[in-house]
Parts: sequence; structure tokens; C-alpha cells
Amino acid sequence: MDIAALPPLARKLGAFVALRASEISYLERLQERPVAVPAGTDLVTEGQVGHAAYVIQAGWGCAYRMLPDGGRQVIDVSLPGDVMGVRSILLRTADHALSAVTDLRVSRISKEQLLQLFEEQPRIALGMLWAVSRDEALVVEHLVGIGRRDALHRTAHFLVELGLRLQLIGLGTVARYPCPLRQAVLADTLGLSAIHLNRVLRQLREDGLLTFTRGQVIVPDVARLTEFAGYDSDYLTAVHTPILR
Amino acid sequence: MDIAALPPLARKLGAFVALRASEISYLERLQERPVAVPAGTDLVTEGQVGHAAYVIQAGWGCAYRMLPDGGRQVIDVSLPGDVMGVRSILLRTADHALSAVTDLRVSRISKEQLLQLFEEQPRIALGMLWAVSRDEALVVEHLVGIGRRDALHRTAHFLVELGLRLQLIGLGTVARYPCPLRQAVLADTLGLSAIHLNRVLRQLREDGLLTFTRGQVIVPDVARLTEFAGYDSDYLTAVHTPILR
DNA sequence: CGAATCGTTGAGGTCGCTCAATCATAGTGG
DNA sequence: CCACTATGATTGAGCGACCTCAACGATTCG
Repeated sequence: MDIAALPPLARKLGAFVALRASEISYLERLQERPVAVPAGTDLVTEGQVGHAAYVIQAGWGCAYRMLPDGGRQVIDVSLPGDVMGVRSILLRTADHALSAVTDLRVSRISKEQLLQLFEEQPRIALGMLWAVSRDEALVVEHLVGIGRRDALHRTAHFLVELGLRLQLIGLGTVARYPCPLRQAVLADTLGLSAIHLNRVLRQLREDGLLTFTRGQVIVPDVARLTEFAGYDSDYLTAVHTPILR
Repeated sequence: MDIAALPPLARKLGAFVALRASEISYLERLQERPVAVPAGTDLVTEGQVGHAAYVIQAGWGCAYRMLPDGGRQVIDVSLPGDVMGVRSILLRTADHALSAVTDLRVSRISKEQLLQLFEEQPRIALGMLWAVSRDEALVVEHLVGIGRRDALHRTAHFLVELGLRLQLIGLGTVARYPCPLRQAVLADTLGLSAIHLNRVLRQLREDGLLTFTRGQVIVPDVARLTEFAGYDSDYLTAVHTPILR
């Protein structure tokens, strides 16, 4: 079976669990007719109860959290094939909002569907746990970056990681990939002010490490940027052989 | 059945899934005879492959990550009942080290046991997913704090959360709880230098918000500290009714 | 009692912030 | 086709939070 021909979610889970035909069709039934969400819209708001999870079919999303003083922290950026909001379903109250960065096409998975999946499809459930864990590894990397990397290295590291993620799903290469993130969103992601991020991006450009233009990231020398960013984790690439047959 | 009499893990999962007797005994069989780990020892080192997960029976642990420049970021602090390292099992390579903050008593859960659990015990598996999600909510809160809270609020917030976690497992109250964390560890947790953290703790003490002494945290006015910390999430307390019967 | 570890304090530097203004870019209605 | 507007990007100046270096107390333990 051609993995690449599968819908994004089956393709992602298939990287971890060797899915059977019945499981693939189960996943297909699970994903209702996709819904279009315009850029800037919140799919789930902070504190909302009784919401669902969403599988991204196309477009970019993000999870974020607001603070009392008006500050905003983007927790993660979600790409096609990613599932947003599984954690919130299980915790029942959303601890963060989910938002469409670009126009989005998503499939909704209700809480009931998710619980049923766990009762009936333990292998898919394991795949879901893996997907959640993999996304948490990204959050951890993010945490480490914000806690212990300066703005320059933090930004470089994030953009390398983003490029790798896009490469994995066939939407670009680390050397050159589309990136619809506004500087303000990237700043809220990296825990920087938009103004300082702008200076950081200029510095990276002047150092010949990368160019972040409207809608596109270009990396002239991937090895050099990777080296600079201290990007040594293989949490993204090392896992692409199923462990469950 | 008296939930409080169960071993820590069953007690924790039982908060989410109404465990059946057979499931409880399954969990008990799963947890081998606990092993003692002396304070300061690493249970799992960064990059290690073929490691296991560990259920804490007693003591405090933490997950951390080192950076090329010698910096250290503590990702989360683990208390009795917490499971450390589930994510690393699924990702196969540990993206962080696990360490004993105090002397520790832990039960080891091998990868094979975990996979078998998912094949045979979907309800427990769902509980595990919930536990992972709940711990991820802590990491997210941590990320938000480091990204968007200043040192004073960040420290206050973390110590309120820690008090609540201990209160939930009956090891203290928010007003007064034992805390074996050294200032250096707390600093690595909060993304601060040990020196600055020391000044922050002095400030909090002088403001009458909390006293962090060797081994113990005392909060004179919980409501005031909670207010100061901007602690409004209920991700810890809102979930203590099983959703799966 | 010595040694090691941990905590505390001072002085000075820097990274990243805020405030404020100017410059693109793109869409919009006349 | 062109003001006009809205949004986003860029730059400067000044400030403050947090860091580093260095030294000195306090506590614990063999």
C-alpha cells in the first residue's frame, strides 16, 4: 500500500503503527467531511467545555494561551496531518485556544468518537498516544528553547525544526519552505516582542543564515544553520518506522 | 472501593477511568517490586535507547535537558503517582534525561509491558493517555510561564501549582508543603539563574507572599498568592471525576 | 573541625523590552 | 486609476529585567 496516498492522519499514524486495511477505513470514517475555517478564526476558545479535536487536512493552525496582562503565548504550530486539541478533550476544559493561522480545512473528531476509538481500536489508540507524545516532544523542545536559548539561537532552532516538519509531510524543504506566519505570531511563539524578533531576523539575514520573507523561509546553507541552531535532536526523524506490526 | 488505599498509579488513573477490579490487579501486576534510586542519580540519560518508563512510588524526580553551552532546563518535576518517561518509550530515543531529585522508589514499566497494555487494556490505555495529557498540560503551563511571565510571577505561579499537586496526592497543602528542591534546581526549572532566583525568593518573602526555606514552602495567605500568580487554570482540579464508567 | 555544598549579597554589564515614528504592501471605494 | 486606509515590517532611543563575576555566610556531614 502506498503510504503517501493516504489521508494525512493515516499517513502520520502509519509511521508508528503498521495500519491494517480495516484500521485505515476506520480512520477514514472517523474523519467527517472536512470543514473550512477562515484564517484568524478560533476553533476552540480558552476554557471552552464540550469541544472536539480537529485533524488538519490543509492549512496552518496554532494553539495559544492569553495572559491577564494581554500577553499571548503560542504553544505550538500545527501542520496538515496534525491533530489539534486531543489533550483538551481528555481534560474536558480547554487549557488553550485553537486558532486558524491560514485558511484551514479540518475534520472534526468528537469526544464520543475518540472514546469509542479507544475502546474498539487499541492499535490506533497507541498510534494516537504516539502522535500526542511526538507533539509533546515539540512542546518540550519549545520549552527548552524559551528557557535556555537566547533569541538568535531560539529563532534559528525553531525555523530549522519547522522546515524539517514540513519536509516530512512533503510541503517544502529545510532549504526553502513556505511559511505564512506573521512576525507577530512568530514572536508570540518564541516568547519575544515583535520588534525584537524583527531585529533578530535581520541579524540572521545579515549573517547569511536564513531569510524570512513574507510567506517564505530560505536557508542558503542548511548545515551551517543547523550547526548554529544547535539542532541535534532526532525526535522528528528517528521515529519513522512502525514499532507495532 | 477506597480509592485512597490504592497504589499511586491506580489512584491517579482511577480519577479518570472508573477502574474495574481486574484492571486494578492488572496495574498491580504491572508494577514490579519497586527499586530504590539514590538522589542525584539519572534513571534515563538523554539520547538513551531501549529504556523504560517509571512509576514513582515515593520521592521526587525530574526530567531535564542539557544544552551545548552547559545550560540545563528542567522540563517537569514528578511526584508520587506520576509516570516518568512514557513519551520517551514511544519515541524510542529519550529526548531528555530523568533524574532522582530525592531518594526515589520507582516501579519500572518496560516497553513490552506498555505495548501489551495497549493491546489488552484499552480502558487503562485511555487512562494513560489522560495522564500523559494532564502532564503535558503542566508542561504547557510551564511554557507559558517561561515565555510570558516575569520572574516574580513565574516563580509564584510554579510554587502555587506545586502546592496544589502535592495537596491532590495528600502530601501537603498549598499553605505549607515540603519541597526538597534546591534553589539551583528551581532556577533550572524556571529558566532563571540561581542568583536571580535567590533575589526573587527574597522579594516574595519580603512581600509576605511565600517563604521558601530549605525543604519547605510556607504560604501565609494562599488567596493573595494565587491572585498574585494569576493562577486561574483548573487543569489540575477540574478533572477528578471519571469520564469513562 | 575541616570540607563541601548551598545560599546570600554586591557591582556592573547586556539582552531584550517599550515607546514612537517611518516605511512597505495590499486592498477598497470613488 | 488613484487617494485612502489598514495592516505589517522596520528602525531609533532609552530603559529595565535578568545575567555574570566575585566574594562571603550558613549549613550539613564525615
